[in-house]
Amino acid sequence: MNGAVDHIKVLLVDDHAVVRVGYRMLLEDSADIEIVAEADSGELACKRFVEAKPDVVIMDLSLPGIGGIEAIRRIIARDPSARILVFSMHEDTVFVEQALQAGARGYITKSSAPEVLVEAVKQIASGNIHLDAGIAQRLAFQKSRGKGTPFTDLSTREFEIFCLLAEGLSTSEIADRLSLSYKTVANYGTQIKSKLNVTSAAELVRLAIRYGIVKA
Amino acid sequence: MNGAVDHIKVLLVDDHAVVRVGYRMLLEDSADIEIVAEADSGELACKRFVEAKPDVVIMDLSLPGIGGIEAIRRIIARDPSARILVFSMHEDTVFVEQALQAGARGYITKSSAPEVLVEAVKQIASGNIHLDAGIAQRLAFQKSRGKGTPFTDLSTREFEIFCLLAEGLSTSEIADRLSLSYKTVANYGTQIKSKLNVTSAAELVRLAIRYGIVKA
DNA sequence: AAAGCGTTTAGGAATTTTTCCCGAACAACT
DNA sequence: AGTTGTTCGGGAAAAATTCCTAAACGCTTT
Repeated sequence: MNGAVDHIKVLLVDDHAVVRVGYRMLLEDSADIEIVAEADSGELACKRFVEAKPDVVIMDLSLPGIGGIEAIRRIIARDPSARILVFSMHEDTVFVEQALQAGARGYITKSSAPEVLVEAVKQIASGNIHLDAGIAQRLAFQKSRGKGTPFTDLSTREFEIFCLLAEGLSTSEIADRLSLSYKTVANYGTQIKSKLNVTSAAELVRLAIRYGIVKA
Repeated sequence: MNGAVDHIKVLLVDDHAVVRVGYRMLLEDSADIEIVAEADSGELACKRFVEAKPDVVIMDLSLPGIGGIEAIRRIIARDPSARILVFSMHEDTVFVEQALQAGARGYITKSSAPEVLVEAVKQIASGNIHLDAGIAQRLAFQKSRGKGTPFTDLSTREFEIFCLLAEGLSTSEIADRLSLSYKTVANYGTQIKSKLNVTSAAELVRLAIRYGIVKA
């Protein structure tokens, strides 16, 4: 159990190669940070985690295949002490909630200053929690009013499929992407609409847009 | 008026500082590319363009304030020969169309390989056009040559039904309300989607919201 | 260890919706 | 009179949705 680490091994997970290159260069400007592995999908992230045993995982949320949230979940299942920093472009608290629930130790957005990323990695490596300031505030505010989003009683998988539906993917496209049966996705769709109390795809999309889950 | 440039001066526009750092490092690995200026907003991009007179502008579309599209328009207004490469995460052809119409000379997505960015910059610098392969295909395929909003070639009835669909009414509800046959409304639905170049109800709703036809 | 619970997965069957292809009625413009 | 565009809808096939059922899994509780 190391409270302070002087050489931080990092696993970098992002589906955009260009973006990964950027982070790598930025992070390795810090002498005590070293990228020991990269992954461009959730599945690969889990594999690399086992292989490379990094001190910190930097994880994007929008990943092909199983999403970032599910990847976090799986990594935490293997090693509950895993230190995962989410580095997402989504500022919405819905994503933050899901990520933290899955076991992430930090959440910062891509609009943060570069130094913040480096700082967050160090914080997390030494066992602390690190949330983007604005996000932490909003999260606390919402919690204080006991005001949950309509999405809190969606399961991980339901939420994932909900996002894809809101983006306009067809049932069969989602089935393909997630390697699920068409039937499974169709059934999820029905279930999700029921839980969210909407009757049409249109209302579902508008809900998603209203809460910033997808952009118009 | 230089057909070939051996030292390419680049203006980098993206609102995420971290991302800019990444691109900078990646691009400057190429000896003939130099980032001479950066901007994190559309307004600043215009200013920097005038100051730095870059050979190529690399432009993200999602910018605070005036968006990327408007920034392109303003830069082109000042210098119609400006060479602007859009580097966006949106694969949606609506964005591509808008960007090209505004005067961009290239469009690649953030899921492209890093080499593609470098290659695209060089192509554009030497006066060529560079579109992401998949995007170019889709664009060519759907050359419908509409210049106003996507809704201009909807008939009165089509537009009326489009609005109701976007509000989340079902086919049969619309048929009831307009005293039409279910079949008629269903056929209109298909026709409308085809004209608007969307494949799902979700995309239709997002289009409607994007153009302020319905509220989220 | 067994029982209970939630989640994920998916098949069957009936139903609804969408799609594509077609044609009729009507107005408008040339 | 002829062409064109819009509105309206039927037929048939394809696709999606809904409701029901249930197996497999992990987790918690007793």
